[in-house]
Amino acid sequence: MSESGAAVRNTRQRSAVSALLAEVEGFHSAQDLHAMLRDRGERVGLTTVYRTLQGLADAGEIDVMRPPGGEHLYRRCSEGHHHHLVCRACGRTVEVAGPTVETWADRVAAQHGYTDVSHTLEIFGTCPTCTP
Amino acid sequence: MSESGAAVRNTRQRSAVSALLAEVEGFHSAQDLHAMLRDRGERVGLTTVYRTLQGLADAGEIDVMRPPGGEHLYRRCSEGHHHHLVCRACGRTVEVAGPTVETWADRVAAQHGYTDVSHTLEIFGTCPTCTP
DNA sequence: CCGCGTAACGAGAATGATTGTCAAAAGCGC
DNA sequence: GCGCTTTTGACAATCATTCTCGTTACGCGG
Ligand SMILES: [Zn+2]
Ligand SMILES: [Zn+2]
Ligand SMILES: [Zn+2]
Ligand SMILES: [Zn+2]
Repeated sequence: MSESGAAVRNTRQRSAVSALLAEVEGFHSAQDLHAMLRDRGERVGLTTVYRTLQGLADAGEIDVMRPPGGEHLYRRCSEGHHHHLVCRACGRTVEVAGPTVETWADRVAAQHGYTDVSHTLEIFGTCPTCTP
Repeated sequence: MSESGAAVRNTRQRSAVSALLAEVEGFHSAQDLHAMLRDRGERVGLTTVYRTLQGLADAGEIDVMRPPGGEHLYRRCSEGHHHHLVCRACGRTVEVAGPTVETWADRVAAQHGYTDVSHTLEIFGTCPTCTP
């Protein structure tokens, strides 16, 4: 158990997904990314795309967003805790940090006796480019 | 076109769902509520439960939450904009208002030139009762 | 109190993203 | 190269939600 040999193997498919995530801008769905890989000529199964994205998300290397009424969206983000300001039209995303919000959330939860606190926060709007 | 006769009809099923929502505590899924109605002896189709909940949500009479990796949850809430502090274990919910958060979100969005701003914020934790 | 037109219902089928299956393919340490 | 594992991927399965469409029944005259 614990560590030992090669826990994670280096495969062509994993590299392809990682490389793609490094190049694309904004959030994209698994199916979306799968289609992009196909267009690039990379042959990667849809199941593998899902698995890889899950792995990266679990490892904290990418962020997952669940927009109202849509599929899961994935994006390579900077490290550390942050939130997203997302354009409804084009998906352009700005990472924002809100230390005040974090402490506020924790304090509110504590006041009501809640422990093991986490939170989700997303801001949606129309970016300058998409404003008519 | 426009308005005229009875746009919304008063049915036994709609009343049953509304009444149930008035009595239960916390957030519940459509399937959950459907089962409760069945146990009560009320005969209401699952499709109708979904439709009624959607209608109530659109009318702003109930709140919808989409917890990570689960079904939609519905709850009769108080009026006005607020957020939720939810217990992961039992679903106990506290409504919280965060004026600071609202203004912060709007300000951040404005700083980046985003307009027509909205946001989603939920706090999750383990309530005192569910803490071992 | 009766009939109609229409909104609402509901059983079952359809959808569609995500997950499970499992035999075949391919890393990696030796 | 060898062999042991991990990983892959075509396909089936899951499952909440939505769609279909014939049936029911609300509500407003008459
Ligand atoms: Zn991010
Ligand atoms: Zn609420
Ligand atoms: Zn609890
Ligand atoms: Zn708010």
